[in-house]
Amino acid sequence: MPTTHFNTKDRILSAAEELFAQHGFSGTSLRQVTSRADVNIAAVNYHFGSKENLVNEVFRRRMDEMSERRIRELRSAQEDHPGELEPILAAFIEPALALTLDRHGAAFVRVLARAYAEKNDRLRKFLSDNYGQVLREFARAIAPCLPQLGKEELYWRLDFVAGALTYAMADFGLIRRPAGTSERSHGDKAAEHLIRFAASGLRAP
Amino acid sequence: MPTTHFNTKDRILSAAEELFAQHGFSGTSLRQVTSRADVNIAAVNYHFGSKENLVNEVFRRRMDEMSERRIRELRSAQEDHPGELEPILAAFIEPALALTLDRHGAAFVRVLARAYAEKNDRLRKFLSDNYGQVLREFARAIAPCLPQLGKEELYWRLDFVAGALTYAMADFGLIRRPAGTSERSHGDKAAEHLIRFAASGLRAP
DNA sequence: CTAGGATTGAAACAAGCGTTTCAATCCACC
DNA sequence: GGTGGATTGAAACGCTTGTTTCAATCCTAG
Repeated sequence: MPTTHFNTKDRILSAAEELFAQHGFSGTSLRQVTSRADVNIAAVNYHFGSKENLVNEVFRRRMDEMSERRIRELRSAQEDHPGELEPILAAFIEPALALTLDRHGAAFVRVLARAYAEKNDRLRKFLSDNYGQVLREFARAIAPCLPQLGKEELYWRLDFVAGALTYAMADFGLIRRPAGTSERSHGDKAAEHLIRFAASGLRAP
Repeated sequence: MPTTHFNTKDRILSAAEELFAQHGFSGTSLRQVTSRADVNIAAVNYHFGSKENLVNEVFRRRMDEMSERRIRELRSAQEDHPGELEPILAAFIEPALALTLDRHGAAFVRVLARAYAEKNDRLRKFLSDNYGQVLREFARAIAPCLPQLGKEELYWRLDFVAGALTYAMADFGLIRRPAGTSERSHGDKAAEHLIRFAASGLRAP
């Protein structure tokens, strides 16, 4: 009963994740999902109840893990390097970019970016209810590192960081990529560059 | 024949823009569009040929104007303040955020954010073909302001700026907004904050 | 004023959608 | 080894989708 990737439920989740990443939520039909998962269409409504609930579960599966990792690394950053900004940023950024390293994670990252772009209120509420707390915790941790910043200014800048991260994760960008860089080093470099960029941006006068 | 907002074609474009922003491309049906535009459904295929082409035209109408404005402001920034970074950033950022000030522009901004999240290759190709040149021009303009930066590092950081801008424009963000701020001042502040954040991030050691 | 292309309206098209139904099958447990 | 709930398969449900059709109407050019 635990998580094998070979039972019907997980196969549906993985197939949905990849297709949502490629074609969006409403752009993906349940028949595409069940066909890729090699599963009968009735299985979706049997295991998940509805398409909307399937979307939520696709999120939950990855977000829970990522949130736990972020919080864990935040705690140890605060313990090992109290008052330092970069380790906190690393705790926020690296678990996200780590996702991009495996195939399914990379798909999820695009799903996540897509979710931000959705004005779908039910989905936004689901995300805010379940994971807004994590963001607020990071805001509280970062604030003391930037005592010169007002609360409003801090929130602005954190949103910019979140935007840059989302963008980098999903590998948008119409300019970049001379190609040739490997997967692993790409993710590592992204984290490294982003932390430096974000730290400097947050410290702007 | 020029642009009144009252002919069928423009009414369709405006209605489509708003609905695409709210529900995405595949999440919006042509019947929703024609119903909001108060127009017969056949008019879409008569004036645009297909739904996909309608999507492209929604982009073209706004992007052409925004691109022109960006280039124009870039030229005068280079003339009036040669070698300075901030005016170049302003030339890139302000025309984008200016869009958010009027109702239709704000809708388009969400459409744009959504387009980035789409892995829809045909749409991405359309955008890259038509507007990639603008981004490349800004990259060329910014490079001399940051001579210590390698080409790769510069591209990384420009992508981060683009991500922050997209995110800010679309007003994502699960944290922000204590509410109470007006529309106009919100856009101005966003530009101001983003330019400072981006300049500092780009100059990171 | 009228002829003729441009535009619109109402209806229908096949195809695909999410969901439901119910019988067939699986599989653990007594 | 059979019984009963959990799971699957095949088919159909009603509905919406993008697109097409063709007659009715508009509107300009002669």
